[in-house]
Amino acid sequence: MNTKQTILENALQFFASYGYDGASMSLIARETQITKAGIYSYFKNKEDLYIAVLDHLIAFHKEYWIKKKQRLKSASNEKRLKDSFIFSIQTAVKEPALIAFWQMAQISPPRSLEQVVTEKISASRNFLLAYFEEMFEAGKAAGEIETPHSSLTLAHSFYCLIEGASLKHVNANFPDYEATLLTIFELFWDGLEAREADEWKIV
Amino acid sequence: MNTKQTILENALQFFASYGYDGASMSLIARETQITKAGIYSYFKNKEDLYIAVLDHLIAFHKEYWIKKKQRLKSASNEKRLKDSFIFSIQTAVKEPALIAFWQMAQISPPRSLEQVVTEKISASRNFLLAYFEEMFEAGKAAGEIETPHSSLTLAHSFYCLIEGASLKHVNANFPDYEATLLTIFELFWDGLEAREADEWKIV
Amino acid sequence: MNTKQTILENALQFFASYGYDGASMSLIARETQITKAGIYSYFKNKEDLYIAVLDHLIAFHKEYWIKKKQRLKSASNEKRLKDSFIFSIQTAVKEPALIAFWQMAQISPPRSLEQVVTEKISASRNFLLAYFEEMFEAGKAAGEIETPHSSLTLAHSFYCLIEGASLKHVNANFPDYEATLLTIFELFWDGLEAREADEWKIV
Amino acid sequence: MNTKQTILENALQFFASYGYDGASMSLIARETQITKAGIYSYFKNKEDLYIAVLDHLIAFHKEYWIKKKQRLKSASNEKRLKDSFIFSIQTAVKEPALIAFWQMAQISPPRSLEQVVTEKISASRNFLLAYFEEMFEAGKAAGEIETPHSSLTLAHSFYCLIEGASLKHVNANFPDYEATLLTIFELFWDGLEAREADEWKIV
DNA sequence: AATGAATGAGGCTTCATTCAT
DNA sequence: TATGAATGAAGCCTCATTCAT
Repeated sequence: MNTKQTILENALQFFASYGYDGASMSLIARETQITKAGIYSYFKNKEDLYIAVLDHLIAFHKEYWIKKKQRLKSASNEKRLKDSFIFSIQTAVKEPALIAFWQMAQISPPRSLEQVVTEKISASRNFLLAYFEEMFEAGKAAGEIETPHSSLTLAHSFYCLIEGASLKHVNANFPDYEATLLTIFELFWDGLEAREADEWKIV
Repeated sequence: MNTKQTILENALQFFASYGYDGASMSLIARETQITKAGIYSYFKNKEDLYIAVLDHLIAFHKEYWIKKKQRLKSASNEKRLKDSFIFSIQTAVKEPALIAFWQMAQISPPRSLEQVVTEKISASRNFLLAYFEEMFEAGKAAGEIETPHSSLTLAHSFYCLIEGASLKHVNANFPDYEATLLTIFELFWDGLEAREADEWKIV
Repeated sequence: MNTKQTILENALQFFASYGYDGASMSLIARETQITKAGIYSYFKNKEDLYIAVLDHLIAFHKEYWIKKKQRLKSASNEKRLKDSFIFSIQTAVKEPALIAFWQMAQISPPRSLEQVVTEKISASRNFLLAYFEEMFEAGKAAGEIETPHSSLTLAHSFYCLIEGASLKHVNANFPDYEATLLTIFELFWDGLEAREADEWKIV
Repeated sequence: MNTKQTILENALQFFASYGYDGASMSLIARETQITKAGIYSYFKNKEDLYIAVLDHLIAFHKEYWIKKKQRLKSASNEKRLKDSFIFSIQTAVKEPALIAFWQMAQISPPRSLEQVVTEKISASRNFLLAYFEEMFEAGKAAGEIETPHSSLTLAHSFYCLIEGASLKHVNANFPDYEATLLTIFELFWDGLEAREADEWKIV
């Protein structure tokens, strides 16, 4: 029905599966049941199409998180964090292509769009980090969380946990993944209590 | 003499940065200071080159982990796990291309090699998972770890933690990443203690 | 509009002159005043183009022979055979490339198409042989031909005669070739009378 | 043992099967169990190799016919012609590649060697034609043959018959080919008797 | 909005050939 | 005599893109 939307969806799938260069306009066109030339009625060129997909994805997520924030305004911070975690995993389950596209965009963005893509992703990540940081800060203020780590550090850790867990689902079908993923969160949460900083060095 | 090695290294870099389709033989050849045709003295075709890179990578890791296992045979399990975690992060720091290539291979393997690549990766993952599981099992036996979760589940969680943390470094240069990464491990470790299983559902 | 036709004609010429491998797509494209890529709007690939040429040729011939059969339904069998012979030679004179292509297709078909080509040619040959056999049979029934040889054997002989004579024209410009070719037919026809089978052995 | 000879034989096979352009040096080398570069120890280049094969073939045949001529000096002309026919067919049976190569060389000689090849073949053909003509002339003188056709015309016809019959064997495996081929010769020979020249026209 | 035909650039691969060994 | 590595040219094909319709 809505051709543009269909193109976007198919483009997302193929960019996710085959990478920017591996996903040819022909392929996307064929799947959309339109001609290659037809795509150019909607998008100036391949780069334009890619950016459109990316923007779509970012907008969709941003909107979601904003609504979430509103709705859970008064919930406990544990609940809010747990909720964030679960939503992310659910996305990985229901729309693995979203995660794949997102990761691909970070690891190997289209050569010619490297800068633009990196900036957009960075902005989106910062938006989410800020939301997480806020929750941790609130959690500390409310006494829910006791830890010597800064809220920013915790936000980064949490973000990383989410990405790792999402990927885990996309990459590997392992047995009993629900248990595993929830285990991750639990361990994380349970670890959120005072403890002396360690002195290990990575480099 | 070591032209082959040089080709492999450059191929790894470009496959990691641009994806399989984005990394052209010309590019790899130019970087190696050889002609495109020259590459074909060493590798039957692009797929062959890709598989060679992948095999190289897998062999290198496998060898590392086996040595590690030998050397740390008598260390505490916390130390052994911590060590595994740190080594992975160090790899991400020193050779981000390895991680990038590895992730790309999972998320979007070359279309024509999908099955082969998936199998190789799966085998490699299982090898590591077994190693981790063994450590958790030993940790429980030694009383270091108290948790209702199965060792396999813990292994999966740990593996996921490592991949997440590695990617985190590759994708984003964030401030004070050492602290963040170690925080993740700490929280994980501290959480390893008895607690009632939760009843959340993801789907 | 008739670009496809032009491609087919040029392809026939070049396949005939240079063989499948010697006839490059560039060459065919240049002659057709189109880009190499342009050919791919009409033919999937080189093999496809080759097969199209072959099919065209076969279809053209089949159609011709069928019409001929209709038109000469009531003529004497000598006339019908003479006519077949002359038509074949005329083709060799007017369109030597047809004969060249046809022979090449039999002697050294494209490596990758060996089976398909052989089958198509075989079918076409059998069609013609059946037509010839029919004429010889009719000739015998009508008392025009007296010979101990089977009609099938005669058909094969006649077919062979025609191919030999056609090639003769294509390969060598010899003096007074009309006389020579007709001599061949005459000798053949005059020989069609009773005679005891010979006992020579070839191998 | 004799590497050069082996190369020549394999080259003949592949030139015959795949044509000049289709037969790559790699292919010939591989079959000879030598390196591509190794061939260049014996032949200056591909053209040189091709010409060597052709010369070899021509010399072999010439030698054969000269010997034959000597040996059958006193036989009847029917026997001598029959013998020539049978030898040719036997060659087609035992060494189809020779015939294939020979036809290919006529129909589509290597582009760059067109002139040289054509001249060599022409010379070889003329040599044989002269031999045939001589036999027909002698046959007439001896009263074995009665026909209004010139000996040269008969020689051409006979040559054509032989090529047609040889090809027939190479191209198509048909049932009872011995009978067919001999039928051809018989019909030809039986036709060699006086008869009024016909007035058909080919063009 | 959508198409079919066409294009120039570039991708992967093979080719004939050379050269140092 | 023979090799392995290397090369420049060329071959087939696909790509992103355009344009007239």
